[in-house]
Amino acid sequence: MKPTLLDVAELAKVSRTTACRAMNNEGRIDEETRKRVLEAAKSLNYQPNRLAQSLRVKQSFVIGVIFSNLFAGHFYSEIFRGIEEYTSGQNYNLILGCSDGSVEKETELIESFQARQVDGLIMTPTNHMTPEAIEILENSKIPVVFIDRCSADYEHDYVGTDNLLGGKLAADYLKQLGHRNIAVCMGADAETMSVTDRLRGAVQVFEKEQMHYFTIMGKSKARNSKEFSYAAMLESMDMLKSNEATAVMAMSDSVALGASRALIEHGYRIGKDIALIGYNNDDFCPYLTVPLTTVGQPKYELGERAAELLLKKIRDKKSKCNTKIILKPKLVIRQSCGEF
Amino acid sequence: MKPTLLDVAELAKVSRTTACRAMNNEGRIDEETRKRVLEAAKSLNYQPNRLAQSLRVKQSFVIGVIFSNLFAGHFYSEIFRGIEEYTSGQNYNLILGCSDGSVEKETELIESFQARQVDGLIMTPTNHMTPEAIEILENSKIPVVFIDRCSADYEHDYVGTDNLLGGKLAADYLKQLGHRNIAVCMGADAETMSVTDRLRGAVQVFEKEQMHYFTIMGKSKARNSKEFSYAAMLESMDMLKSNEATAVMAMSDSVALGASRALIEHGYRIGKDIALIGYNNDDFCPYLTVPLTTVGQPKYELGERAAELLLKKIRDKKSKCNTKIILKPKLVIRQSCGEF
DNA sequence: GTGAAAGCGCTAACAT
DNA sequence: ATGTTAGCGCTTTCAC
Repeated sequence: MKPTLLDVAELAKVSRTTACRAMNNEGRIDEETRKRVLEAAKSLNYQPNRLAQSLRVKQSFVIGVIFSNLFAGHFYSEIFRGIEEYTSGQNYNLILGCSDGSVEKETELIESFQARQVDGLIMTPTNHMTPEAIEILENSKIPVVFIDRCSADYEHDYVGTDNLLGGKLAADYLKQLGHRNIAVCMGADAETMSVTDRLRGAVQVFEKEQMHYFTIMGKSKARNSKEFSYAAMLESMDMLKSNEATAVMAMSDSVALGASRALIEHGYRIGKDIALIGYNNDDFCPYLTVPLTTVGQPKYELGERAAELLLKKIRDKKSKCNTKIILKPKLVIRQSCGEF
Repeated sequence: MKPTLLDVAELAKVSRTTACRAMNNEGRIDEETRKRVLEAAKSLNYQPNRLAQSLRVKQSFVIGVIFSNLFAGHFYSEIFRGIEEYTSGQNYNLILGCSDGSVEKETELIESFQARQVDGLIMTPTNHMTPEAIEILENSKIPVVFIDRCSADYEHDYVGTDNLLGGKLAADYLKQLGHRNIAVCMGADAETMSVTDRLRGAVQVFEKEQMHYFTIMGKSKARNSKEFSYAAMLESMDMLKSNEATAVMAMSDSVALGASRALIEHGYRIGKDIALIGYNNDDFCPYLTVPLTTVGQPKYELGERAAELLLKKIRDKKSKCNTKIILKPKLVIRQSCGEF
């Protein structure tokens, strides 16, 4: 049986309380006894039971992370790293779940994490959180920070990048290059707030500059966005030609990669016969045969900032609940839109 | 304040015990009262405190997952998905940490997870787990399953793929294609057991078939294997020429991608001037300009099987501790070694 | 079928 | 500076 604090106390010939104080470096305690307790603990290989601790102090030092999708490039891995490195230094652990885009699973996870008394929650909500799910969140009074996406009609804290600006950046760049006919290629997550914002941003530019554009939206049930956009682009080849599109703007780098494959198979040379721009600046971009021009997001920082904000909220509960941290995307020019 | 079981009991005019029985669908209880309790619970929005439960029953229904690296392509994401989907159906939650290759962090995580009373642990150990870390694991008596990699000298359960075979598969294929001079390109994780096994497998073939080979091993401190192998390959261009290598065998798809970029910049056409084979069958492989031939691993299944094995161990503690589940890799032929 | 009481391992008021 | 006692929210004998 694992040794408990009482075992330590007995070995050190003190009371539980004193042992407890020694373990937690509390004030009023004799240096001598403190050492004795620590030694006893060590010799017994004592390890405090965090469950009991958490129960008692009503603080678990666990934070829940819910992603809606684990495939999406390195995007979530990087965000997770940001969260992990920030929080682990402060003695927190992370409990992770993936809703896989399902509202039911999302709700289950929220409830399950709540039941485990997480101190806070960082999540990318599914496109359409049900009012029910939102109510659960609000009732629970658990601090929540949304990341990357957020739920439209609900007061919340949020960390993300300026997707509207990102869309504009991409569109502007295409405009500068003289493109007038743009194919916008969507991924399976087209309804996501971050994606619709990108599109809105781009469209603002298109309209202002009187550029033509049309969207390519697959309908396959592909399991990842590369496959999805590959199929979509393949189906849209005629459309591309009849519209005389000279550039394709993809809503993510994965989408760009899938689309590029279809383009290549149809004889297009990326960066020469057609321009291609992605989004996210995934790891693979610089290494493609023709390195992908894209709009970069500070993924790691996104996670870090979300963690920082959440911990702040946890510390002073009263902090008002409507902070938005919006980081800036930036254009990363490589060769896929031609060289200049 | 959150309602407790006692609140529910009072509202339903029964004792805590009865309320507890009702919530847990236990036997000896009147159907009437059961319903009454359930209603009371619902009206109070009662949610059992899993911390208290776990403390009492000495089972947390949490399992710890420790990866050594979160960048490595989709490899770990897929594994995680496998674990997550298998365990979440059984009411488990996952607490995830990343050792980032550091033995200290790994040890910290193990201890931290232990303190949280995880029911079991799934981990990819760092290359060189210290005896200390191993001792901690053994003392704790927590069921552990290693995944992908394993620690050499220590009895354990393990789920992985047959990397020796994988290496052979790749080498054999190259041989069949008539290649006699192979450049083997290593990533930053060259000392990893899974990678050394791949190399050993390949070398067995090389020697048997009297093929020549040499290794390319970068020395940069790059943050990902694409960057790492890109730099390495760039530095090794002369070597490649003087050895008249006609094929490069990369220890992972990321490494292949980085290497391919260097090759392309030096005028090589992948699949024509030089053959390139990767490992893992990452998502991006089919979509590259010249789709990458590679050795595929069943990543999702790896996670699933590990979870399955761990839960089995948790259930019957006495099950002997030396199960090895070795899945088979398979060659995935695309175009990067030429077409036939 | 139901309840009283004890206790999981820890911490914190309150005494001394 | 140390100890006594109560209690976090739950489950589980054991008695009725």
